Amino acid sequence: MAMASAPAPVCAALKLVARGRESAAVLQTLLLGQQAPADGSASAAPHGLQELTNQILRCCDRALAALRHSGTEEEDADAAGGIRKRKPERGNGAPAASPARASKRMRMRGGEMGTRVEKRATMEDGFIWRKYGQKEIHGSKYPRFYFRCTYKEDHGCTARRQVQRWEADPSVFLITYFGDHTCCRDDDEPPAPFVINFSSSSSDGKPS
DNA sequence: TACATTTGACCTCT
DNA sequence: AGAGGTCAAATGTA
Repeated sequence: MAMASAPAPVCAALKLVARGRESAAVLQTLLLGQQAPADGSASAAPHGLQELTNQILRCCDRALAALRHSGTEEEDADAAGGIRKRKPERGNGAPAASPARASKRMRMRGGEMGTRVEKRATMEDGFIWRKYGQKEIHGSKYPRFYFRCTYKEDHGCTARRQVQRWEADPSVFLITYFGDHTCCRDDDEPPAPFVINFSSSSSDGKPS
């Protein structure tokens, strides 16, 4: 099967859009810093600006997604329309053994290939994620959201992530990544456009 | 109509 | 047994 590698012009466009997205992310972070001073005083950044940066980020994300898709659409032939089909099983139909269920937790615990935790001002990171679950976490004020790559079905991308609000600063998201994006290995740059290092002095964030 | 999100149930691990 | 992670039907939205 053909690998999902975008043609050169698409890759160039991807890079440019990604760069623009980074800038927007930086801008948003700056606004966030103004909005949430350490002592909790009044915000300095108007909400309109934040929404605007959010929009920019969103647009960039869409553009990235569209570019990626345009670079790899050929291989969707077998999907006959690319419809994500559901399997009517759970109810009372045939058991139809699902082998994929066997080792999920184990991968998380033991054999996870790439896990990293990031703090971000936004959930957006340049990839298109699809939410597949949400869970109240014991001892935590905020629920945890579960996402997987939208292209899991199309490209077999195994990337997943968990997003949870940071209790110390609810405007910041703690994002834990599992697996790697195989849906777009476009170039040498890693798909981590912008990482906010909020832990300036303390030593959290990375379990060293 | 097609796709994403919501949400309760189920499964596995500790 | 409880917590966390995932599935998938139901529902919402463009």
